[in-house]
Amino acid sequence: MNIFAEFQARIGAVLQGVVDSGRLPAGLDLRRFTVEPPRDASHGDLATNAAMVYAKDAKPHFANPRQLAAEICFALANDPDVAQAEAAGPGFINIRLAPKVFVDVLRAAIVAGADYGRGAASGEKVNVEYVSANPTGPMHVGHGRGAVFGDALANLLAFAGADVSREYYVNDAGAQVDVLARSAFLRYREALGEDIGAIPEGLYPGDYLKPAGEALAKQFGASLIGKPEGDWLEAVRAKTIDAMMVMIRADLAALNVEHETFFSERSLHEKKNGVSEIDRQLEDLRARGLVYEGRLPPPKGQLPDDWEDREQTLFRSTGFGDDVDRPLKKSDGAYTYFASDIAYHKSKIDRGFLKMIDVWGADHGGYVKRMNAAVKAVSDGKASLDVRLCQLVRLVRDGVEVKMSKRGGTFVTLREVVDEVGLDATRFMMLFRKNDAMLDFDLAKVIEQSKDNPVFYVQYAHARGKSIFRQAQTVFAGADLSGPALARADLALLEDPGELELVRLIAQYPRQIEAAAQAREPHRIAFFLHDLASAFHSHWNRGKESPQLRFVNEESGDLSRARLALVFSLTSVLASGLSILGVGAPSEMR
RNA sequence: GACCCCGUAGCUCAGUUGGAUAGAGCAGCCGCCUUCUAAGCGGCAGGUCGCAGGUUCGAAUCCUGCCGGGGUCGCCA
Repeated sequence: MNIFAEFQARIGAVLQGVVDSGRLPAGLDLRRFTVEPPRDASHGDLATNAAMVYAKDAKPHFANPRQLAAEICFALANDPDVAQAEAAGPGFINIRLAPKVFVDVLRAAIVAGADYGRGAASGEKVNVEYVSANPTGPMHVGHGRGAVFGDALANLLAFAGADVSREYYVNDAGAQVDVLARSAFLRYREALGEDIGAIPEGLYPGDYLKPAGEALAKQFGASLIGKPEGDWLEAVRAKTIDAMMVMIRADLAALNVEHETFFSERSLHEKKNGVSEIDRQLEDLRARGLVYEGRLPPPKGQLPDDWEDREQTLFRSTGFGDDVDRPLKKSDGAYTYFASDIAYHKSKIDRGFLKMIDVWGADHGGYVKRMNAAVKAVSDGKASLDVRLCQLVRLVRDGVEVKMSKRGGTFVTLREVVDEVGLDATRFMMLFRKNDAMLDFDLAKVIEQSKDNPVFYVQYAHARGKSIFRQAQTVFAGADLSGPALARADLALLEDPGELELVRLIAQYPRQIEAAAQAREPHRIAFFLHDLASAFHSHWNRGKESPQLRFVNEESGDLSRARLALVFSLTSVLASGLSILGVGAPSEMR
């Protein structure tokens, strides 16, 4: 039950009535106004700007917004759920709801339990692609942010009602993975007892390839030694990529991140009857005049020293909002990454995803326009792509940046961070920030078990709720404190302003879910939970000064039941929100 | 030179898709442990929302131009 959506509909009906009476023109979009919690709680429970939005259209019949507001208020006064409706300020309508409404909301929340706030299944298929880190080494903290963001976003959209599919694009084609194979081959020779000395420039030096080398030695023995690269590259590459993906998937699992689909870039390059999927898609575009041979103007500013003006295969992305046309083939004749990415997104469309979300690092920002252009071209504008960029993460310890260098051996992997600070802290901190803002990740602060740390603040609120139930169970031994039992409590007994504030926040949860999902901003959930936790801690502390406000009241079983119902729902919302973020909701924290 | 993000309290950041007197947390100052967990709570103080225009009933939010910080700019992915 979403009271904001409910009243949006009711006020829409009132406006329709005004239209029917001829005092508003027909054909207006009657959903353009908003119904929100007012910024100032003293204004009531709901506020709408409807009168101001339609004031212009109402001109001859209503001189100003306040007159239209008065008309709407008059109609709303007949609504039994409305205790008071009045025009205020420039034309806002402030609505105070009948206490019964909140009783109903709370009861509905308790009955729904973990499903409270869940959106109706829309059946809309959404593909969320995230992480997609190269299988050439361990992930760093920046990958972690994308992983956590993408995962939480997927959870959020699914909870809001979408049919979500989580996908990882494995970049197992191109020059990088050949370098990987050569690096692994060196480790293979090492595993067979050879002294390989320093790793040559241009190869991956990390120790993480040693196990891969050993695995190769185990499988192939000495049979590859001395053979030309052409004989072993393919096999070594495949084996090593597999090893890297096992490692990456383990790191993701440690972060509680999972994908349903791992899509291989190489599969797009593989020829069937002499034709690859990329060939097919590009020929398709060529037939429509969107792929052509031509020259590109050199980039403005400083010219790359190896710039050569040459004719190349280009995609006409300028026809779809990009700044320049984009190359599809490298100078060696191989396809560019963009070319395979076109075929990849086409594959998503062919698999039925007309809504696609890609989560990328901010360093790929310059790539967004061309990808959007490609999706438009390849789907005839029927599919949509929304690229969410995650800004860089600066790893910090006690306020000092942790300088990272692969060579210097001071490279900090994602796994090391998760092992050090834990999965809950890692996830929450990365989600407690807008995705497009830079993030300082302070290794010291996130484990500091203090008020400085929002993770513990929110988790503790949940634990505190559970703790209250443990206490209640000893005071009212044998009482039925289950959800269904509490839903039958006399909730009208909740009268204290602190309690009502908590109910109001609980009532906002469905709206928060909807808004966060629509904006595709999981951080809103993190901030909402923080607010909810704050209100809860605050009210709990009032029980210090005023023992009669404590949730467990030995004098009155009825009052206690009502308050426990509130705590039940509150705890449930905290657990629900935390599970969307992929963060644990502990029952106690001692 | 072009494009994309960011600029809000001393610091770190929110700001309900254009609403009412711009909010939290740290840091500072003043209070609160006989409690269902002090990993907490209450209070005080702190602001030309980078600058200048524009759009309208109304702008931190939208548009334009500057200033400052970051990122990117065929042949990496």
